[in-house]
Amino acid sequence: MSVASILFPLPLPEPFDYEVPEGLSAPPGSYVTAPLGKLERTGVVWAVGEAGEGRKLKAISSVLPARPMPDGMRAFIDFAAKYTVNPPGNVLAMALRARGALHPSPTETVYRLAGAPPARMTPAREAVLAAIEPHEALSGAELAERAGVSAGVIKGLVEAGSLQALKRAVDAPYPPPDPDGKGFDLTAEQAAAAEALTGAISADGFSPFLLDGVTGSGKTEVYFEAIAAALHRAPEAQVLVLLPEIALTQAILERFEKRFGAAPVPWHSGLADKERRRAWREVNEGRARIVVGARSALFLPFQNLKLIIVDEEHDGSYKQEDGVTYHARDLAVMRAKLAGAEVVLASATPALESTVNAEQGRFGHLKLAARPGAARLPDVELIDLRAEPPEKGHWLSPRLTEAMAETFLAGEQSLLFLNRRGYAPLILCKACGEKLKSPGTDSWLTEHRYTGRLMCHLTGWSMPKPTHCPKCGAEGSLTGIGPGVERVAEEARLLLPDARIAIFSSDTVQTGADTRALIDRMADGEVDVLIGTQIVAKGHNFPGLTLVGVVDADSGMKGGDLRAGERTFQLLSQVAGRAGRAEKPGRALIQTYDPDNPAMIALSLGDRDGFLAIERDVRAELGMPPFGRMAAIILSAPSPEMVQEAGLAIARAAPHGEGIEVYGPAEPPIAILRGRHRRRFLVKAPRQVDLSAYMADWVRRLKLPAAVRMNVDIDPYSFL
DNA sequence: AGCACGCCGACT
DNA sequence: GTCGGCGTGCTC
Repeated sequence: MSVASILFPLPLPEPFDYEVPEGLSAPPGSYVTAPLGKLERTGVVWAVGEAGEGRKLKAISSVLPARPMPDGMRAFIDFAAKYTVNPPGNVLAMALRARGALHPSPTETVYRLAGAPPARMTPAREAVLAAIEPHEALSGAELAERAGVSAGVIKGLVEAGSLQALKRAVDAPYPPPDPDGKGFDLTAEQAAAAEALTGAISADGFSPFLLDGVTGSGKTEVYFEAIAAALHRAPEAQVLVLLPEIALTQAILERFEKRFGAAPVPWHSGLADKERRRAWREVNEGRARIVVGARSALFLPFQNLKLIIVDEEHDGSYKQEDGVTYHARDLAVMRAKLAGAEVVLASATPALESTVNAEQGRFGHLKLAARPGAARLPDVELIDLRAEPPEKGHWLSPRLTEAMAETFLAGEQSLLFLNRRGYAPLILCKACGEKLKSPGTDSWLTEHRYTGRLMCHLTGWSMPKPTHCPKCGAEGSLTGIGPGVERVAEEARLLLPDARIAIFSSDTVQTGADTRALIDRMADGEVDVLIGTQIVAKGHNFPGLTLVGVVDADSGMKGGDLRAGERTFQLLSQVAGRAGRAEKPGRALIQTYDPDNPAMIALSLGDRDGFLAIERDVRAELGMPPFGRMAAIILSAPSPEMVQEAGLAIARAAPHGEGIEVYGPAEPPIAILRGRHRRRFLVKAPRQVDLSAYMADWVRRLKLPAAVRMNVDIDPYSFL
């Protein structure tokens, strides 16, 4: 008897065995349906073998008409499951997030001209034949509407032989890209980098690259050449370009279209079901050639993947935090390796992990200096807020306000950066000292004057601002503490009453169209002072912007996060980089209470490599990533008693491991979230330890009540 | 994940 | 005396 092990997209610990009935062909990778408990479920054949007659097995019901999942993809799912300490079925579920994509596209009937005019012509028939172009194919409904006739007329014309009826897939294939489209003029340095990539791609080996170049050095043009080379490898060769979530804008899709003559296939969480199904199916059938997507695109079923680009590889949004916790940059390297593809990580401010990989020879290191004519990096000055404090109740120091006034008088633009939405991040009752919190969540409410509401940024909960303190009942005693972008805007308005001031945050621009409109206004010089959250850090080009002010450079440094310094450096370099153009260098003023911090010093000196060297030495000294490994356990339960008890049980079950340190259970900064009480563990291990295996061994020993939820996070980036 | 089984509270 | 709450266990 032939037996197939089937993996279902469910949290089961392993694949289940089924009989393959005579006459059914189900090689590994086949998508099948099979009875599981009471239901028919879709799964994937993970392995095939033979079994004796002794075992009673249910039989596979059907094999679905889709191309089987390639070996490399199955190996990747197994790897990702082991690495992230999840059941393989949970990872498979991420690869099958497109309802209906396993069935062929439904078809529709379309009509086109067949040549001969009908023997008997009528005005209605004439209208139909005039409404359709010679090589056009239209649905019956559309043709009838264009001609202003009923469907019967079209039917008559088909019978008369003047129209031909054809079946066409509703989800059409995407127009194919042309790798030989018009390229860019590359500088010698860019050409050398492109050649290194194209050479590696033709050599068919696995040799990852870090493409390390400042903004404006032409990273995109260089990796476009790599994409072209990869497409040339085979008629079905496929390329995946990963972008941080927020960067999936129309602008980047247009650049691809210009170079390759066809828009790439987009993939992100916001796709409508129909587009999602179409994209998944076309990727699976090997017809989608270039996919541009957010991190989840890593789990698309490429048949013939030749190249993965991870653009802005340092970006924190590559880390998926809920469900299966993974880092798309790290998994991309493994995905490429298992698919026999090449991988390129690109950034102007690479992650320490990636620069260390390059230094130690695991990644090829391609460096690009700024192109002639590109914006020069701005002059960066630190403002020591201890020595030059703002006036009481204000947030902008005298040196920054003077610079803003000068800039405005010169007819140039300023950008103030503050990574805090709303008016004030904390509401305090002056009468009783009560700090207003979100219900069931351990997080302060933020005041939003624009909407007149108090909001929880963690859960999205909000309420109108109350007139009385909910605790003591005092009237008019609730006061906003600390600055948000709205309050800084208020201060800027007082300072420059004639200036046109705009706020750029996720509250003021909700749609892509809003964002574009504001960016266009800024780029056209219709805004004098733009005040923004980190949404402004992303590659927008504002030619008239010559001054960047960072209101609170220390805000990202709190909380003992091991990457706080690195993240602050990356974010503030990006923000500062918005200032300046070829003719007129910009300047950036950074307000800080901690000007001796290595990140601040490096920013003021423009010394990225110096910063990375210090950061590297500190982490090496402490055995922190990438020189050691870390993992976290986050658990939550409906009551404090239950989470406490579960925490102690987990601590007791911790296996012994050489050199492994376990800290916890500890109360995290966000101790209650959406009514659930939380605890954390942190695990530190030497680099050579297989920490995933250790965590899996630990989890296997546990038996917790169903109400306790537990999540393992390998290489955590968030410590909340 | 979905579904069944099972053991304790408020209803015809 | 039953209907139904969700806590626990199982699915080849």
